Amino acid sequence: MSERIPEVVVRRLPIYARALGQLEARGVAVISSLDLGRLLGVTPAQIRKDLSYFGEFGKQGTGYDVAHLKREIRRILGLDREWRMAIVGVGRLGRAIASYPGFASEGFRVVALFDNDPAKIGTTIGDLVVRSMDELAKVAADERIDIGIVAVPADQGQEVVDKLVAVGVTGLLNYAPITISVPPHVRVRDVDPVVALQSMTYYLKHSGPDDPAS
Amino acid sequence: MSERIPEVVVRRLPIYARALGQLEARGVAVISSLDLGRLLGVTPAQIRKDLSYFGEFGKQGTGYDVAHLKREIRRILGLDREWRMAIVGVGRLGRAIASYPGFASEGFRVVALFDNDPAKIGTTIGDLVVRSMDELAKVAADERIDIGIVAVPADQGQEVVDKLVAVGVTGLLNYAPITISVPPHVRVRDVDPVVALQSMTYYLKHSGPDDPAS
DNA sequence: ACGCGATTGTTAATCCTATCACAATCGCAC
DNA sequence: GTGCGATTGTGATAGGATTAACAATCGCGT
Ligand SMILES: NC(=O)c1ccc[n+]([C@@H]2O[C@H](COP(=O)([O-])OP(=O)(O)OC[C@H]3O[C@@H](n4cnc5c(N)ncnc54)[C@H](O)[C@@H]3O)[C@@H](O)[C@H]2O)c1
Ligand SMILES: NC(=O)c1ccc[n+]([C@@H]2O[C@H](COP(=O)([O-])OP(=O)(O)OC[C@H]3O[C@@H](n4cnc5c(N)ncnc54)[C@H](O)[C@@H]3O)[C@@H](O)[C@H]2O)c1
Repeated sequence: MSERIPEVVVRRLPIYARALGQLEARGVAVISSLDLGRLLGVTPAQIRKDLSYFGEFGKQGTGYDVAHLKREIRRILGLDREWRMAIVGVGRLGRAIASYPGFASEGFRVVALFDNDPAKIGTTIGDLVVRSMDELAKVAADERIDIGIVAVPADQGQEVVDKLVAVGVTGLLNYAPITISVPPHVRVRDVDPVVALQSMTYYLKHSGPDDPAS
Repeated sequence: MSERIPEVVVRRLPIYARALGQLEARGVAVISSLDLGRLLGVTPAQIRKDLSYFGEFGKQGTGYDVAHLKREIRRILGLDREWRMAIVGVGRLGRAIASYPGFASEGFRVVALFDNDPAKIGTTIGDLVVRSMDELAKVAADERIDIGIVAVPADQGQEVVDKLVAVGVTGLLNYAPITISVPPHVRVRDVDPVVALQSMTYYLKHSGPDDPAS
């Protein structure tokens, strides 16, 4: 342990944690890397190697304690605390996100909403008031904001990103269909179903309409 | 060219195409791998190598014709035609997707909606009628369905996936927070903002509240 | 208390991906 | 028309990531 951790490994941990949670809910107490691998479509060696970067969590001859491993992975990822998020852009998408229960239930709390449309500023969504972009610095100082969610049109995305970074936000979840540019200490995750589809079609196209091979 | 194409390369092509589209809209006619790389945060060598798998698209000393390269990449990806999609699960998310203009404008057309809730079956969303799951096979035979969108609760996800695969759908866009299992000829893309956030927190946690380094 | 089947943690080998570096060649200036 | 700065396409190289393989060791049954 305590080497440098490859980013691919970190990206797989939430998948492991999620599967362990579902196993836990089904009453499974212990699981081997072989079975977990089958469930997730990865090799057991990969699971063991990934976990070995962080410590020893299993028992030889037995496997992993589901509840314990899940808790450990969540701790490693920093999911044993609350993360505070602000949404910028309260249009159709922004509003949907603001009231999506899937974030809060995983410890991601939306604590502020911003927009630059005077018609929207001052309105409430759930129990939050939509604020002006002018208030961004002030609100960021009062409420701690860990993560900014970008939900504005593409041509406004970079500008909004710059403003969020300027007030100290170091994590961004970007829904706009653009590649945003940030200083090296800021982390970005993109959510773009269209881009996902656009790489899938390459393979759909190359296996003909009725070609089960490959 | 005509080697086996690494999947990572295919996944980058839509990003290139998207950036080229935005450059085109801004009136840029020609761009070098150096400048495109700067824009996207990748090395120019990577862009050139990626493209070299598919042919020669640039001019030495000059760079790439923006409009031409975009068209070529889109052709490679199979984006020079329409793709037909069916949404399964017309709840909050499914309804939002059904009326999201970002799919249609990129050639991804939603052609059918399915749900298993009698209260929803028969209602209309936009110009589509919500159909019963019993009609899935029939509709798939009539309308061609290239891609299935999974927008049902997690515990129903695998079941819905199996039904879609059974009627011949070979591409899936999965919004449910589960790892789905499919035969090898079926392609899957997951859209899960929570999983994205959960790997980001690892890095947010490890660079302290006021640590600009790394 | 001992042996055995199971399964981990880890080292070594393989495979894959990204970068480097440069010959080939383009357009333009003069 | 020649020379020069710019930029591509690619073979070689370095750097990562995945898989294979096995010694270490656990729990259980007797
Ligand atoms: N990734 C996805 O799954 C997904 C899905 C839908 C939409 N989108 C994208 O999300 C973005 C928003 O989509 P939408 O349908 O909600 O659009 P929308 O037009 O309904 O909403 C955009 C909102 O942003 C606000 N806004 C505009 N410029 C702003 C600025 N500079 N500062 C603050 N607020 C600003 C507008 O007032 C508006 O309320 C778009 O980029 C769209 O492409 C992504
Ligand atoms: N990835 C994302 O960005 C994102 C965002 C929001 C929700 N989600 C996920 O999408 C899914 C749907 O979320 P939602 O908020 O729309 O839930 P919802 O309960 O509002 O809608 C689910 C719909 O699926 C239908 N359904 C249930 N079982 C079905 C079955 N077996 N066959 C056909 N239809 C069935 C229900 O009748 C309902 O209409 C959930 O898994 C949720 O976690 C993902």
